[in-house]
Amino acid sequence: MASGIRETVVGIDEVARRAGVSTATVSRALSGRGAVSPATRQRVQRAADELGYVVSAPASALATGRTRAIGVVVPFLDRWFFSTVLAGISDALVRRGYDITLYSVSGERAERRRVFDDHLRRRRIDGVITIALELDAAESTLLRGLGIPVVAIAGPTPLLTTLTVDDLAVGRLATRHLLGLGHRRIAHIGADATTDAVSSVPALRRRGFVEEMDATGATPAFAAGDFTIEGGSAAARLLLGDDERPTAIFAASDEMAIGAVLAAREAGLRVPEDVSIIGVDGNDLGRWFGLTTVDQFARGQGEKAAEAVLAELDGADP
Amino acid sequence: MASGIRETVVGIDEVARRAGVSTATVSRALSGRGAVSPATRQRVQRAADELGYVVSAPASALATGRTRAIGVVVPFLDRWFFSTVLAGISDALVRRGYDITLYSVSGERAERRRVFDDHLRRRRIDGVITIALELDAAESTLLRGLGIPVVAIAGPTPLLTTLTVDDLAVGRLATRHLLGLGHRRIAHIGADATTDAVSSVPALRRRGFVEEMDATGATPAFAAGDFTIEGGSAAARLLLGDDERPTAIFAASDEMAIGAVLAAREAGLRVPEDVSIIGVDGNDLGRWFGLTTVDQFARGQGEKAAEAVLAELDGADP
DNA sequence: CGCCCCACTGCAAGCGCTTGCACTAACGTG
DNA sequence: CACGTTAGTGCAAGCGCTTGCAGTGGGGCG
Repeated sequence: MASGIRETVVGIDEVARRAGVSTATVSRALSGRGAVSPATRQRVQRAADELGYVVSAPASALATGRTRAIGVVVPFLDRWFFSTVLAGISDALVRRGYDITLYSVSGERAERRRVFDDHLRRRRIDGVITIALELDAAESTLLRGLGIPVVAIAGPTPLLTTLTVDDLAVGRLATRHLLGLGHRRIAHIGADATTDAVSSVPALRRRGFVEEMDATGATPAFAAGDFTIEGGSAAARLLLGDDERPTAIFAASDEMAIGAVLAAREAGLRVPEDVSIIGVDGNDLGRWFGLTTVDQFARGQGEKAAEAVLAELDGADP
Repeated sequence: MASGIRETVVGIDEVARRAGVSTATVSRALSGRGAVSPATRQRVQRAADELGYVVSAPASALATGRTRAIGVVVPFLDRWFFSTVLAGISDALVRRGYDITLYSVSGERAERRRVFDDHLRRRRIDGVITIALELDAAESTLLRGLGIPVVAIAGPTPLLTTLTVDDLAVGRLATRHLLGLGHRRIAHIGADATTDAVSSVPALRRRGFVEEMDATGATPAFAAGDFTIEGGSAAARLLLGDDERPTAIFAASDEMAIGAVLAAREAGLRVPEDVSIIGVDGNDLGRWFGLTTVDQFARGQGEKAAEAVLAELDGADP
């Protein structure tokens, strides 16, 4: 690119003039589609560089129907899992020259609806990735109706291509680990059995726990937590205040597990001597709390999802 | 909106036909620009609703030059400050119907360059917000050459409209707090005096610390940290291993402060009895570590920045 | 040497909206 | 009652690219 500030933004015809060819040829030379002689291609490329020409995304999108942008829908931004997955997605997309458009639906119901009904339907994106989003039927239908690839990460969304770790297995794995350590009174912090959808991530982890405990005949205990440190700590306080307090806790996320560790310490209990605690995520932070965790490779999930969407944009649908 | 999946996406002319008016009128009725009789407006609105019509962003952008999207450039996604600011921005923008396009420049130099030279120049956004980005001259010039509002949050970027807390004052404030507690041997964890730009956020906080200490004649100590828990903990280990160990530590971020707390505990020191620790951010997490912090209202900064950009899109430039 | 094929290019018609300008009525005024 | 306003609409020309189709010239082949 050349000088800095420029009055008018350079357009394709300016490049064409400078290279002595038609705009059609410039378009073909720069996009790599269609035949262009090497010499011409080079001349065009040089002209474009000298002028600092960059294709206008809206114009190109309008003409081709492709925007070179992927939408990412998240319920939270400030939780470890989400920002980490997002980082993974971002990495993978930037590598391919795609932009990422972020839709945060943490807000109220009405705003969430607006995101689905308006924002996502503006033809601004070529594909969608949702992260741990619990979609109702209408939302899920709407996403499919977009006519573009949709990949869900860790979402309990039967109708969509979903990329996720096997949360049932995660639950069993964590539980078996604690059982293997000799624990028999184990508590689970996570899903609220009454409100969480049966196929949601929290519910699956809980079920894995229940199945494993049942199979062993051990004594389970439960407390609901909202996947924050705060929630984990509150739940743990409840559990540890009990006379028959559990000797181990399996929290459905590292953040809750950390909360549990903190609550245990406050109660004067040592971790893991007095109470073992295991979480799920692979959050680096856990290290500091002597936490054991079932790593779910959040960053990798993000990259995989991004690649899946891009792949679908070029063909199949795995 | 009506049924779900639809073969062809509805266009403006379909709405026009259904409402019995021209596309021009539909455009005016829906956008609110130009005069349209109430009756007509209503008819158009109904037709649009029934058909589930949503304006095509690329087409609209091409015709108007406005994209209704703001770009946000961040160096990290998975750190508290960044995701929190981002959440604030997102809130403010969604309220106004704007989309947010995310540019993460954590990657290598070449990718960073590509973001500035290509992605940001695709005419895909109406404004830019940068978060704690240290821009070199070329990048900063380029941003201004975009011809759209640019607001920097916490960036040491003299040439741009910058929104930030007064980091010098933050440094002094935190230091005074510790001095007020009676401490005289105080250490600072943060900027690396040799590598950080003098007007960067870390450097300013450090300078505030130095000035306050000098004025008091107290004994300062320093250790560089990279704003992560890990970095804070490593720095603190260094400081606390000293014979003349400081009785208080001022960390330039809560994450480093937490690291320091953890390191102190590992060393068998109690916080704050044996060593006082103060951070900067307002990270909720700090609560769990008996941390004092200088809250910088990250979320609020994000909202303010978003509003500033939108305001500039409608007029002035504060 | 004549003809067909192919590699390159350019022409021009869109892509789906927005908006300046022209036009039509209905309303007020003097 | 004639005429200037004004509110509402429609026409059609773009916005800045992409791409099907047609044209041109050089090469290869019979």
